[in-house]
This record gives sequence, C-alpha cells and structure tokens, in this order.
Amino acid sequence: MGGGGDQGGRESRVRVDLTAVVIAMRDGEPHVLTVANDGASGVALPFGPLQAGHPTLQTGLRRWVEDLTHRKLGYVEQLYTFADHAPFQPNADHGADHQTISIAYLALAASPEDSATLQGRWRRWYGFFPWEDRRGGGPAARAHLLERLFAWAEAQRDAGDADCVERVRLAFGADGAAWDEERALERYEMLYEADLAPEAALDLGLEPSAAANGMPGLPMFADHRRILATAISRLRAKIKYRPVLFELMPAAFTLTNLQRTAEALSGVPLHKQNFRRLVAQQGLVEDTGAMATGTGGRPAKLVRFRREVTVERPAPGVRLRATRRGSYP
Amino acid sequence: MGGGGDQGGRESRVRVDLTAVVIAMRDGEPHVLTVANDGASGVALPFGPLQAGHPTLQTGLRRWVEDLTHRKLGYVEQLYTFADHAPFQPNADHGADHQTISIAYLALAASPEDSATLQGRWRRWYGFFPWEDRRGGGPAARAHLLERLFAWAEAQRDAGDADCVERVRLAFGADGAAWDEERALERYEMLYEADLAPEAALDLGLEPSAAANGMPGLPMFADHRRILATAISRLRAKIKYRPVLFELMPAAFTLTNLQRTAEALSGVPLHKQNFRRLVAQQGLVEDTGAMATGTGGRPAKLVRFRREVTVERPAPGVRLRATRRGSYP
DNA sequence: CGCCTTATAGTCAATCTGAGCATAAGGCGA
DNA sequence: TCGCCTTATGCTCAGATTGACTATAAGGCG
Repeated sequence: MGGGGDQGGRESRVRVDLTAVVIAMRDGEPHVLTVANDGASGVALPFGPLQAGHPTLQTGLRRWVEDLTHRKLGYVEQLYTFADHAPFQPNADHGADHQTISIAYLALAASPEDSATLQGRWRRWYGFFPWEDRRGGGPAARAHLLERLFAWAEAQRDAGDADCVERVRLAFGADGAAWDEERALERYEMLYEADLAPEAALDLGLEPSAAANGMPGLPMFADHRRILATAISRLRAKIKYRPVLFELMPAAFTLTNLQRTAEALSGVPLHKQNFRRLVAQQGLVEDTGAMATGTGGRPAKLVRFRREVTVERPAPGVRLRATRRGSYP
Repeated sequence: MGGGGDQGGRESRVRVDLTAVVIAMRDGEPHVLTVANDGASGVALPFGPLQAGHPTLQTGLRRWVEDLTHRKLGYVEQLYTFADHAPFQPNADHGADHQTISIAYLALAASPEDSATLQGRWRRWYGFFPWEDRRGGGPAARAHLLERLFAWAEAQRDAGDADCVERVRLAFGADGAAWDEERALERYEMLYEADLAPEAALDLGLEPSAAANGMPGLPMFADHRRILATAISRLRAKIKYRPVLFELMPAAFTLTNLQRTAEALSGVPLHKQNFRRLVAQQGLVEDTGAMATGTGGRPAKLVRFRREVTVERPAPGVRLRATRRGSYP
C-alpha cells in the first residue's frame, strides 16, 4: 500500500464506493437517511460505486443524493476515506482481490416531509447511538454501558495498557470528567474495540458476543455505524464555528427552535439566555417581522438566517456552551 | 459518479494513488519533502499507487514514508481525497479511462539531518506560498499580488459575481480586514481561479499566462500545490487545539524555540509573554533541569513535552494569539 | 564593570462567559 | 374577567480569560 512511483509493485485497480451520510431534522430530532440492504445487517447508509462523468466528487455526490431524496442539499462535505469495511480490524485477511475504498460524505438537507418517492427511510440518529444523547433522562442505561466498558478497560490495564481506564473515563465523562460531545467517534471506537458493538463480532464472521447482544444502539451494515459516528463528531464540531446549523432549519424559525436543533445535534442542553446573546451578537439572524404563535407562552419572533454572514465573517458558528448543571431547569 | 447499489452503471475500477505531505522543521523553517518528477513541472510530493497488504491506509502510508525518509513519523493524518489532478477545472474532458483518485496524507517528522539515504529533497514551504509568510518583511511583493488579484476580482464583479471583490479582501486581509492564517487553501484556490498560478494554465494544456509567469511561488506537479495548501491550512488549525506542534520539536527545547516554530508554521508573529503563559497554564511542558546556553542573552530553561497531556486533556493545543501590531518589537 | 541581549515574573484593564433575576405577553381555567 | 401558567426576552454581575505592558534576572562581551 503506497510505494514509489515505479517500484514495480502490482498496481491493482480497486473498487471505489461513495457513501453518504444525509442528515435532516424531523420533529426536532436529527435523522439520517438509510436504505435497506440485502445482507444480514439490514440498515445501511446509501452507498454505491463511483461512476465517472462528473467534474468533482462533490458535485457527483450532490447530484446522486438529490436524485435519491428529491430535495436540494444545503451543504456537502467530504468526511473521510476508509480503506476497507473494517478499517481497524487487527487480523484481517483480505487479499488484494476484494479491496474496497469508500469515500464518505456528510450532507445536510432541509426538513423532509415524507414523500412517497423517497428511496430509503429516515431514522433517528440516537437510535444508533443512545449514549450520545445527554439532554436528560436515561442515565440508567448509560451506567450499564459504563460498567461494561470499565470491566473491559480494567482487563486491558492488567494486560499492559496502563492508560486504558483513564481513557475510558475521559472519553465518556465518567467520575467527574467533562463530557465532550465532539468525541462521538472516539467513544464508538472504544465500544467496538471492547467488543460491545455487534459489528465487531460480525466482521470476524462470528455470532455477536453475549456482551454485544445486550448493548443499546442499532447496528448497521459493515462499517456504516462508524461512518455515522464520524459524521456526528464532525457536525458537532462544525456548528461551533460555521453557520451550518441553518442548513437544517426552515426558512423562518424562532430562537428556541434554533436552540433545540443545536441541542439535538450536540446532545447537550444549552443555557438559553447565553445562547441567544451569542446568536444576536454574531449577527447570524434577522427579524422577519412575523411572530410564531401557539408556542404555549408568549409568542416568539420568527427570524431568518442572514446569508450574508457567509461572506462577511470568517468563522460565524454557533458556539455551544453547555450548562454546568447539565439538565433543563 | 455515485449511484445506487445495483442500477447497472459501469462499475469502473479506478487507479488509487497515495500522496504524502511530510513536514519537518529545518533551521527554524518548515520544510516539505519533495521528489523529482519526470514531467515538465519538476517538483512533486511523494506519491505512488496504493498497494494491498496493510490493515489500514494510515499504517500503510506510515510504513511507506518511513522507508522513504528513514525516520519515525510523529503524526499521520488523512487530509483529503481528490478525484482528479485538477478537481475544480471546469471544462475537463477526461473520460472514464484514466480516472484517478488520490488520497492525501499529512505527516509530521522530527527535524531531519541531511542523510545521504534520503530519497527526495526538503524544501521550504514558503517557497511555494510566499504570501503566506506574514512574519515581517516583503509587503512589496504582497501588494503586487493583491493588485493583480483585485483586477481579476473587479472583472468578475462586472461579469456578475457581486461578492468577489469582498471575498478577496477578506481572504487576503486587505484594506483593514483581519488576516486569518488558516485560510491558506482558500487563498491558493482564489489565485488559481484568477489564473495567477501557473498550474491553472498547464492543466488546460496551455503555456502559463503572462500573468502567472510573473507570480511568486514555485509551482508543483499536477495539483500538488493545492494538496500542500490543504496541509498548511489543516496544520495551522490543528496546532491550536491539539499538541501536534511537539511532533516537530526535538526532545528538549526552549520556550522561544517553541514559539518560533509556532510562528513559522502559522506565518504570524506571536506575543511572547502571552504565548508563555498559555503553554505554562496548559501544562504542556515540564522542565528538564538543563539550560540552553549561547542564546545571546540570559540562558533559557530547556523543557520537554509532557506526553501525558495526550491522555489527560481533551484539547490541549497551543492557542496562537497574533499580536495586534503584527510585527516583532 | 557597564552594556547589550534574551529570559522570566508580575500587573492591569478590557472583554468574554457562565449564571442568575426580572419583566413581557400570550393562552387558559376558575 | 382575573389570576396563573408558560414561554420569550431583557438586564445584571462576578469570575475567568486575554491582550498588552513594565520590571527584574542572568548570561556574554567590549
């Protein structure tokens, strides 16, 4: 893999797939577009072989996904290129025959109504990563997960990996460590290594271990759950310094809508007043003049995103500040 | 390009290249490893066809580059996957025959002594991007570049792209706009679009335009200068939130050494006292006990990187704060 | 021995941030 | 109709962070 230009190695042409993580909000929850797959693990991200004929990968992917979803994509970004469907599987024995490269993209779409023409199905992303939702509730399941994970980490420590317990503690914000919502990928990789993700066993051609069977979170085809975790990490980081959040919002929305979206993506409750101050200070939105009624209290202003900021400001994101107390008042 | 799993399109196997951007410090300046290339544009990044046999792309690349440079790499990160050697060339006519995917990696190496066994040559990175060095001097050449660029932008504006002049102003920090060192890629892409990079003409099979001929900065083979710009942007961003800077330092160094390295990479002068405060506060280094003599003044403490922070802190980077005045005292 | 150079410590004001209280304005039930 | 519940929005305040400066330390060198 990789060599000087002319050292005579077999220059194998490989199969290249595109994989798309398409995110949209429905009912205030982030959803991801999935397709049915023939294999045992039914749920998959949309993927397909790379085909020639587009000037760039990005425009090609955009066209393809827009055909699939029948709606315009607001934002497209390359995520990562994976060399195989189980990139960090230690004892892989795949020969040069079936080597596959898969180039993963993140795409954001406006909220979809259910259209009959859609090929695929939107699924709540926390269905795949329940432990990533820290907005409230469910600490019991989390405790169970941590227990399993620490048991594995202690075994690793005894086997020579001194830092393993500490790494788990920090990644999962246990025992007083701060929770960093951006480390979603790292957390998934830890669970995978600990054999607590059913895919880990499936990749080896085994039945899922007893441990993995009881674990929360839907598995996905091949390494698609890892790709989704990559997307979540990237998106959670990105909304803090780029105005991508607005690609998921309707044309007009209230500041609370915006905050709920930010919270749903990052999985963390935010401080209301400070969130508003930040959005206002950065000049990210402007009044539409209309008001939203039926919110159950005082009507809220409907605002719209100021597209101009994309030009005028270098880094106008929605900086997220989690409340210290970590729950709604 | 991209399609559903089984929609019967030609599933063309494509050629996949790895390209490496290997960075090291020499004489206080960042250098990049280059190789001679047969083509007209002599200077290229090391690249070669992907070869099977490694568990992950990353370890394969690491092995390959370590063979090339005869030294351990401190850090390896995937940069981007390019679909063709001129990804944003509008009127490309490449058929499906010679489609090439190129996966680019960023690698950091400790300072190299010149070894006879090295295949390749280290070159100062600002030789390729003189306008990216804002540590002092040379505003004359920069003014010349800006003049050319604004001339192009005004033509674009008259042709219908209303924001073009403003985008140039913001990207290049002209007319009072703040300079953002992380936008190196964006700046290169603008120069390319403006036909002020010789590669832009070469890609179209033409002689470099008169405009491009007079422009500063060495051109590179194919899209390698764009890949290098991607690496520079990524590295300049990364040193602010991850301790990658230390991968480029020797085992023991002074705080001034560290600051000079940070300045050389980011291309911006930093405020000395605040830089020290930041490094100290974050606990990134510890005393070795030894002192550095021969610095021309009071001897400085020699410190070393605290490897532990990689485990203990989630985001321990060297936050760079440019001085407002923008030059050394 | 005084002066030049660089290293390092400490101070201070402006700003930012996290968190609180207070008030506004709709709906709804008694 | 009036008070109460709910959400929206405005304002304050203390502590932390940041940008910039001053002062002192400790080598080398004429």
